[in-house]
Formats: sequence, C-alpha cells, structure tokens
Amino acid sequence: MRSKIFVSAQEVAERAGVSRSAVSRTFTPGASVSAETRERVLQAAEELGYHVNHLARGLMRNESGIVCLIVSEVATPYRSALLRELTLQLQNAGKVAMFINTDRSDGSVDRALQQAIRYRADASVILSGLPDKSITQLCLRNGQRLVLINRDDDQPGPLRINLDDDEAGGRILTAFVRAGCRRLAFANSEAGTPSLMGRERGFVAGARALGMDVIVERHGWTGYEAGRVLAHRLLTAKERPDAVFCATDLLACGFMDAARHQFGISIPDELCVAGFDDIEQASWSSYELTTFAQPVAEIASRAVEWLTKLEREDGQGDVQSIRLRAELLWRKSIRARKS
Amino acid sequence: MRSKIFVSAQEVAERAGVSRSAVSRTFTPGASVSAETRERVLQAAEELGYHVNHLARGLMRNESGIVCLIVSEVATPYRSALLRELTLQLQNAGKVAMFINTDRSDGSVDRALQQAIRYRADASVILSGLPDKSITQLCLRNGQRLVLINRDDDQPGPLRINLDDDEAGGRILTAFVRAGCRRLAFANSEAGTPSLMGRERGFVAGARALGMDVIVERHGWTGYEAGRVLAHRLLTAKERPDAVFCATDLLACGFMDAARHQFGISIPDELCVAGFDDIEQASWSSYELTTFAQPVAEIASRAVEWLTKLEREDGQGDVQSIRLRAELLWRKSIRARKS
DNA sequence: TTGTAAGCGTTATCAG
DNA sequence: CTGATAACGCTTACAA
Repeated sequence: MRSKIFVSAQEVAERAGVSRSAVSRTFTPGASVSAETRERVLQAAEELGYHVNHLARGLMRNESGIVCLIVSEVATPYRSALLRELTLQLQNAGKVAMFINTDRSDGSVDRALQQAIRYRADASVILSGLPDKSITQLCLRNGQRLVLINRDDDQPGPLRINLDDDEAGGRILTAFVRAGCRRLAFANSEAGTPSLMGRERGFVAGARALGMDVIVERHGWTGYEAGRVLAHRLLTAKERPDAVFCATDLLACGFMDAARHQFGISIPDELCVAGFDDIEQASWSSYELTTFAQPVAEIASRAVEWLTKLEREDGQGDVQSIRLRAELLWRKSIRARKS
Repeated sequence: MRSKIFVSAQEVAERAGVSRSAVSRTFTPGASVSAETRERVLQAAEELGYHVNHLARGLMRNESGIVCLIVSEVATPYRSALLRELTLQLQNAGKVAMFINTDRSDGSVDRALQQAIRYRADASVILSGLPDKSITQLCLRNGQRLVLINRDDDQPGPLRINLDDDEAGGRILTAFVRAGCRRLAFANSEAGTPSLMGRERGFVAGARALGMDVIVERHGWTGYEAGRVLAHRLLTAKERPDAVFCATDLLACGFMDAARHQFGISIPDELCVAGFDDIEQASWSSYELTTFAQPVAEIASRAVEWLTKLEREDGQGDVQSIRLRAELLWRKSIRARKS
C-alpha cells in the first residue's frame, strides 16, 4: 500500500473555510456555488495540489467515465489509425480510454472484458475480431454500452458500425472491367471476419453477374507476408490473373512487392491491383495503390457520439446499426483503359 | 446516473450465508479463508455475476492498478509497436493500461497527466515527446512512478530508458565508409527530440574524427513526407551525397522512394541509405532497409518490471536509467564494398 | 478462520 | 447558496 499522498476534498474545505460539499460542487460542472466560495476553493485546491478522485466519484455516481477499447493487432496501420481517432475523440468528449490488447492471450477477449467490468467501464468498443455471443451478453448484463466496429453480431443492444463491403466489391469490379481486365482474382486471408468475407462475396457475386469467374485464394492472417504468399499462388497459376482485389491494403502491399520484384510484372500495365483500408503506405510512391478508404474519423465520431448521448432510459428505439460508405481512392495501381 | 445494475459483495455474502469480509477475502490473493467458505462464496458470486469493483478497491488500497500510457503519434509504426508490447506486458503483470493521446491537444501532456492523476494511476509511461520538467514534478508530487522512454530528463525519480543513439551514429558511419562512401549526409526532422539529435550528433562526430564532413538537413516532423522533402534538398545539391543516414525509418522510406522514383537513383549502387527503428516496412522488399532495431520488447519489459517491483520505501538507490543497445540489421540499402 | 465496525473520498439529499 | 448526513462498495484492524 502506498502511503497517503493525495490531498482530499476535506483538506481543501478546511483550508478554504468551507464545507466539503462546497468543494465538491466547485468541481461539479453545473452545480450552484457562489463566485466567491468558488474562488476560495479553487485557490485552496491549487495551493494544496488537489485533484478530484475519479475513483471515488465513479463509485458514487455509478459512472466511471471510462471507455474500454478492446483491440487486437494494434500495431497494424489501419488499427492504429482507428485507435488514434477513437482516443482523441473520446478525450474530447471527456471520457478516458482504457486499453485492452487481445493479441497473445488465450482467454483473450473474455478476460479482457472482465477487467473492463471490474473498473466499471461505462462502455466498451470492440475493434474487429470474430464475433462472439457471450461477449455481447457479458457487456449488456453489466450495463455497459457496446460498440462493435466491423464485427458482425446480430444481437440487439450494441451499436454496430460497418462498411458497405459487399457493395465495394462490386464497385471495384467495374473498375477492373473498364480497364479491360478479364482474368479476375481475389486475395483474402483466412481470418474470415465478416468484413473480409463481405468484400469477397461482393466481388465474386458481381463477377458472376457479368458472367466472369473469379479465382479466390485465401492464406494466413491479414498481413504483408500473407500478401506475398498469395502472389506466389496466384501468379504461378496457368491462367495468370490480370486483376487482383486484395481484401486489405497490407495484403496488397505484399502482393505488389512480390509481383514486381519476384515476377517482374508491371503494375498496372500487366496487372491491376486494388486494396481496402487506405493505410498510409497505400499512398507511398512505391505503391500508389487504388483502394477504398475506411472513414476512420467518421467511424470514431459515430461511436463516440452514440456512447455519450445522454443516458436515455433504454437504448430502445435507437439506431443500432450504422453502415458507412468506403470511398474509392484512385491512384495508380489500376490502369485507365484497356491495354 | 446509471441505475443500479452491479451486484455487490454484500449480496454475494447474503447468498453464500457469510459475512462480506469473507467475500472480500475470497477475492484477495493471499488472504486466509477456509476452502469451504471460499467455495461457497465463489459459487454465489458466479450465480449472481459478481465482479469486484476496482474503483472501490483502489479507493481503499490507495493503489488503483492503473498505468497511464501517454503517447503521441500513435498511428506511427514504431510507436504502435511499442504500444502493443507495453499493453501486453502490462496486462500480464495484472495492471491495466489507461491511454492518453497527446496528439492534437494544446495543454497536451499536462492535461493528460491531470487525467491520470484523477484516476489515481499508480504510474505513467511517457513515450517520447519533448522533455518538460513540470511533468516530472507533477507526477512525483502525486506519488506516481514515471517511466520516460526515449526522452531526456535529468531529474531524479523517473526511470529513463534510452538507446545508445550517439554510438549508433558512429557504427553506421563505419559501415558507410567501408562501402566506399565519401559524401555523407544526415537527414533529420525538426522535432529535435533527444534521441533524434543523439543520432545526428554521433554520426557527425564520428565523421569529423575521420576528417569527413556531413551535410545535415532537417525538415518537418518525422514522417514519410518529410523524407521526400529531405531527398529533394539533398539530392539536388551540387555535391550529391552517396550515403545518407536517416534519423528514422519513416524518413528513410520517403527518402528512398523519392530517390528512386523521382531521381532515378539506384540504391545501394549509387547511394547508400540507413535508417533507425526497424519498423515493419523496413523489411518490405521495396525497401530492404539496413537499420537499427529498437528493442521494443525489452524496452517494454524493463519498464513493466520497474513499475511492478514491489513498492519499496523510496526509489532511492534504484536504477534510474537504462541504456539499451540498438542492433544494426543488415539488409540491402548499403552495399558491401566500395563500388 | 470468521464477523463486526471503521473508514477510503466522493456525491446526492435535504434542511436551513 | 450552503452545510450536515447518508450512501457507494470495498478492505482491513480488531476482537471473537
């Protein structure tokens, strides 16, 4: 146990010659204190180095101000960008972010959520990963609000934010066709998350509708290395594709690198490539990848807005699902016209 | 205020037919409870869905279990890698990470620290940024432990973890010389953080000692774009350098891309490049950058270890400064022999 | 080992 | 507007 070191409202009250309630009110936005007492309290607090104890406040108010961010693969460009936006906006909304990393753990998300609950987090935001019914229930049972980003869970209660993944698959398809591509491929990971599969589904369906076929290849987790492996598989096939939609920018980067440096293929002349996410590297001049941009800022703001909307009785009647559009960013990995 | 929804130790006690202290003890590692009561309590807790309230526990114990991570530029590869490691190890140590993003704020670090203090965080870890005396003092005055990573602050109290930046500058210099490079340059940002400046200093000093000169150029913040700008400046000079040490991998990536794609320069044949950090992209086949690896895992483990070392009376007599070695990773951006 | 009771630092309620 | 007083959920002497 640490020795006593913090000053309490009591002490401030004594020094200011007021009651501790006066001190409390001074630090509670929208409470009624006279300007004079307020001033006295503020000064005493300053001198003593007083800081409201949010642990105690949370205990009383039954509202901790903590929002729990449950995330895996933090070090990934897309994930960290989303995280950045989320923390920033949460802070601006006066909340504080508690961070839970589910990477190398076994009980992983479950154990993580336990922590969140123990600290009485007001809400949790889950950034991707596979859906799991039990989590949703654990959250809701404990009165937490829950936001699911790019996850799919049809239980009522949480807010679900998703992109128009299927539709994007269709859009990129027409871009490929317009570029005169004939042999289509889709490069995916084996992660099998709803958003990844949605992109695949949309792409394949769109092709079918046009009477075209798509070679689908899946490998490993959604990273650069997997992209390279996928390139090897796809580019050594008898019918080498002339257009590849990668489920993710990271995959696309690996794919492009392998295609160019190991197969000597010229992009976009011989092969068109598209990705998804618009990570920073997609704009680097080694890639100039045509890709769909995740609206991270909007995802974050929607999440935070929903989270902080004054606690209404029930979430009944609320929006429970938001579908955002991923904008297609034209760069140079798809040629303009049939070659 | 949220309606009551959590079950308390009281309720568990009633259901289990014991006193609330028995419940408390059951959940306190190393307290004396008979196996039987323990079992009864555990079962009742399970049935009721009880979770210890860490807010209340922290209040009593005067120890919250919270460690505050204060970080800027989270979405940067190096930073997010460090963050990943830190959160993981903190979790394993039974701590929980509170996240504070100092990116777009004004009061920035200061305001951030206030938050940490209000939640009675046991400790704070500051990942880079410029040093600031007041912060250290604010932390220490409030009984927080403080870890400074790649920051420089000579005040006693906090643990400082740094790399051998200067020395690395010297090491890369000999690599350049061995490759037959004669016109040296250092590409830096204007951020002016101690680690960045250390690398510059070491490199320049080493060159001087060998009677060589270094063109130093600084621009913007430490990112890809800045690297491109630096390339333009350095590569249009009359005496075009044939070796460039970039203060950061991100800088190096921008630099290499501009050098190759805009100046048509061949690396490493005409120009040798080195970086620092070993971000993931450094190993991508578009770069294959020879660089110094930040020992992120070790940085994290040292930090966590120090943080969790059972609270000794004072930190007096402790290690207060750790200097880690950055390993040079040979890839392909420096040629082996004089060309 | 167990229960009783005191307290941790707040805020909400209710008189004044 | 202000000050007592009672919670909040937990831990920890202390006594049994």
